[in-house]
Amino acid sequence: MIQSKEGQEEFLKQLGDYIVLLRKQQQLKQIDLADLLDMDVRVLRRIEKGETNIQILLVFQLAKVLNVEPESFIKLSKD
Amino acid sequence: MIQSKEGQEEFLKQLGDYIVLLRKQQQLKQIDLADLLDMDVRVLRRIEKGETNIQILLVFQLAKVLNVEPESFIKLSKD
DNA sequence: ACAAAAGCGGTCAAAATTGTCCGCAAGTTT
DNA sequence: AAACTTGCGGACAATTTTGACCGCTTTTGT
Repeated sequence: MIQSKEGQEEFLKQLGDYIVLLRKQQQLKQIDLADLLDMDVRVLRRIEKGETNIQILLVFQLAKVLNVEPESFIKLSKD
Repeated sequence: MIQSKEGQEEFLKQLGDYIVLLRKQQQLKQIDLADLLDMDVRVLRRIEKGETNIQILLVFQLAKVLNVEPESFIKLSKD
């Protein structure tokens, strides 16, 4: 096994929480951010809840729209 | 649009090339790396070719097995 | 030249993410 | 209380990734 499944699920949760934080800092509603990403709001909700193992290109899109470096998402895996 | 589709495809190619480089540095065959990742070798080949938009947890697995920081994969998006 | 090893890719099925419908719950405003 | 806003999630289809079969090319070694 590469890594515990729990640790992986935990990362997705932290990623979701971080996205929520950034979104609120920019005073965006879920629907606003979803529109910026040209994505359905239902998908964004699942990501914010840490329910989906998102694809890497989507990480870049999120970072760009939320005005953070993509690395900042990755660094979440270290606490 | 968030980013050009070409730029995104280009990143996946660079990511694949980087994985090939790291794999060869460690003198691993495709099948060896695939086994370490508990993944079918066909999937690894598609990744090395930049043909798939891999999921983020897989990025962590690759980084761990190849002994690099996950950020090093992300930084590829900046040349 | 021959054999073995390594890489390659078509094809199909399984599993996951993403896209889109719908209505419901909680909180705010008037 | 009623209307409105925001967030939530079930359900299903569409798309993509992942998993596993197969044989074919290229490279390496003898």
